[in-house]
Amino acid sequence: MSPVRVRFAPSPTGALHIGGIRTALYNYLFARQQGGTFIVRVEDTDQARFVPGAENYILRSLEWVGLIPEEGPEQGGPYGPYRQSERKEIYMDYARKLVEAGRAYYAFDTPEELEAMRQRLATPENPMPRYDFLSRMGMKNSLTLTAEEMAAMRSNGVPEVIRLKVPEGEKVKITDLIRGEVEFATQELDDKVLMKSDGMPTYHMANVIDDRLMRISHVIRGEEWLSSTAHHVLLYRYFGWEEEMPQFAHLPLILKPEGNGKLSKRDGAKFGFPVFPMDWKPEEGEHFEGFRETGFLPEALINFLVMLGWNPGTDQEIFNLEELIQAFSIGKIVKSGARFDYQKAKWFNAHYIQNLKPSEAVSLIQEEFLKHNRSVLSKQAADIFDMYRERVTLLPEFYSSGLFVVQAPDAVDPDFRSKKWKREWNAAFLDLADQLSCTDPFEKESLEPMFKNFMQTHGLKMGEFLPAIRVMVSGTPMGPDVYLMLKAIGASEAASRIRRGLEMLA
RNA sequence: GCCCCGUUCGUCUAUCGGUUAGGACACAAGAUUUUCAUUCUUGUAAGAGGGGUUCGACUCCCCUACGGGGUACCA
Repeated sequence: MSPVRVRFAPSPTGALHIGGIRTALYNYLFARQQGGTFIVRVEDTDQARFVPGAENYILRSLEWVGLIPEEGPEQGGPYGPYRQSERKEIYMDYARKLVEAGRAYYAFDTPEELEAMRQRLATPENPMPRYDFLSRMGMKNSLTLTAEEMAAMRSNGVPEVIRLKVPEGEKVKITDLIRGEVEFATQELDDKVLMKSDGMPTYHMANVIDDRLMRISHVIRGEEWLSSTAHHVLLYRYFGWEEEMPQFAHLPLILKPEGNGKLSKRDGAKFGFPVFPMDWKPEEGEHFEGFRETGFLPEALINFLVMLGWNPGTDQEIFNLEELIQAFSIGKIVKSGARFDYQKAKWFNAHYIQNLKPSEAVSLIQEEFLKHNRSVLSKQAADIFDMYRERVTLLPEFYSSGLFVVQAPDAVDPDFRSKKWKREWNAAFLDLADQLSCTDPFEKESLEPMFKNFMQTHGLKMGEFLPAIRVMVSGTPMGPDVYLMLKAIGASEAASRIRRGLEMLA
């Protein structure tokens, strides 16, 4: 068996959405598990759709979720370069060999002529005629033109491409690791363009050549490629590589949460959730929010994505990367498309937040505050984590919930003020503030008996007293344990907030 | 239109001919909690339809329906 080498091959035509992340993840897991190599190859053969910054975005996104390639445009490797635009010369040689072998040909049809052919041949039964064995002899190509005619076209600068000469009446069988045997009849296949008129290869050409040259053993990619795999097999065959051709695994697609079709970048805005790993802010065009900025942990995103279309066959749902490497198998990838479920994604995130190490949580919370130009001491961040670890779904909630620790509320809950607060409690609470300011140590153990005593002497119930304290400390009657809240702000601050709160409640 | 792939609770899925069709999210109820949340317990909820094959089909085969992908000098 040749060594396992897999590649993730994104095209820098925009931000990579989570479907791409999932494809990269499955490739990565397979490589790690098999002791193989995970490669990133940038497929930038479309000059017209090239988006500046997209490649960097993709690479940084992979980095954020922890999928670092061993070989790629940034780390190099023995089979580089790993950007197809930098491999441009390679492809034309191979394409010419195919022409010499009679398996491909030059074509000189303009876009207008192609359109005219489709118009001319279209019938109600066949609305999309192809450039294929049926139509190619009526077109301008090296099969129909004389050498003189071709020379004339070349000197006149007529655009020239190389097309694959797909035979008639043959079968192409593919063994897909996920779907099993899939068969295509070659008369259904068109004469795909291999080399474009700008000298760049198409996806099909570059893909086959590079997978071969980079010794790729398994091609794990989205289902949208299944149909064109027949063309790829033909290429391997004509180059004489069919015996050592990589194995294929075509992944099910991620579908919209509701309605029809696959998940698209617009769905994020439409349904109110991210579809990109990180914020995507191109120089022109729309901006999109990412999972990272929404407050997801990369581990949670990975765990959510891996379960969208794969399962271990057991009831276990929570996996870290190491466990996934152990448990993963291509055979357990599901065949049908999976709907994106944002609720489930949030559930995973809440789980990972709860299980954060305190030290990690502290720095994440400090980062959240920094985004609002505020700082919290690590002691304060630790207190915030204690109070909210089980109540937070998205990281930014640590800021909105925990802000009271560093900033006194400037208003009190109006509902509480009008419906629950009794003015006759005023003097008692003022008294409590004085007691509080000289309480030491300022812990639940010392506070609790004192509060019990206070409630008893003033005839207050827990359900009246504790919400009142919470309102004075944080502005709202609901929230975490009051003792933790008080401890987080300290004795003197607690006393002053009660005094201030009483003014606002009056 | 044609080609290819698919179809189990609302959603993600388990089951690889014999199960009370299991788990998770969501939802509902109850318990715990000073409140909210967490946590725990319980509950509602599924094999697209029709034919076969078989002693026996969710599972295998065929047809239909539906969904997805492809049908570009885009990937």
